[in-house]
Amino acid sequence: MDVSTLPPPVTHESDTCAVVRAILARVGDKWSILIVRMLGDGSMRFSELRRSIEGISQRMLTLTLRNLERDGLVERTVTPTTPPRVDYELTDLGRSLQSITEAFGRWAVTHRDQIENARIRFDARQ
Amino acid sequence: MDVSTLPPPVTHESDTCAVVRAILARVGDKWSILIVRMLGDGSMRFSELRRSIEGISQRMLTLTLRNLERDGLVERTVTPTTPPRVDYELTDLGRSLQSITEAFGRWAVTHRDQIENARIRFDARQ
DNA sequence: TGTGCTGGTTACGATCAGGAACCGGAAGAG
DNA sequence: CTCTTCCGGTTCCTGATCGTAACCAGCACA
Repeated sequence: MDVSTLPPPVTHESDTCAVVRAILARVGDKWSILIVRMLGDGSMRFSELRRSIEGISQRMLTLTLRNLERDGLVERTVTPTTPPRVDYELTDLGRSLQSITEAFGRWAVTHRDQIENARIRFDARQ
Repeated sequence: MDVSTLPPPVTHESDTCAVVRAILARVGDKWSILIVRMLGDGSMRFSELRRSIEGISQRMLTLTLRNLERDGLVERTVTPTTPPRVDYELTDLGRSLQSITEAFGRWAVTHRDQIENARIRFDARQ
């Protein structure tokens, strides 16, 4: 996710479809929503995030945080101590997304069994 | 040094984390949310969907619909006429996701300018 | 002297999303 | 009887994205 190779800016057509697509391209990747959810409880250090998001690699955490920062959803604060300390927290814009990620998390937990069962049934039918 | 001294505590957070990741892997792709939003207004034919979701290829529409069907979010109905007619509509499970996709759509439309501006500012800073 | 923690970056390979083009059947158009 | 169109879907191939592993600099601690 090199910043210089990111997709082109959103056009100014008022097509909801296109807007949703553009935002999804930013926030619909593998880790963004998870990070936003994590930061919902308050600011966190880099390594704290790394430990609490199971399975994320250092590289992907860096890249995803950089993108979220670029999009104004997350703020990065460096404290030049030794060892250095870098904190990330949601901006107002990031917090405005929280209710959605919360809702999504609740939906996921509530319906995961139904999805799992549907998948098993579908695969059995083939 | 003994490395095994820090067992990753299986908290409620990390559980939710795994579930969210699993559901995101299904529904967080480029087109699923858009299709669910489209079908929110009622059942639609394949080609109807293709025309109304700007930019989707036939292949991705087929694949995404197949996955949504597999996960029990969408129901597929074939009417063997000539030309064949295939209708797709949301299941109850699919409809339960609607409020979230609606909210996401609204959020995307409302905040896209803020994201766009943040991105421009960030890029200018580099 | 060397090992660990901090927050990264770089190199590289595998995987998989996604677009272009194609398919086969039927019904018009001419 | 060809030529095109519409239908839903599939095959092929490229290039973006993700992940692993290694490396970096600065400082503390032993």
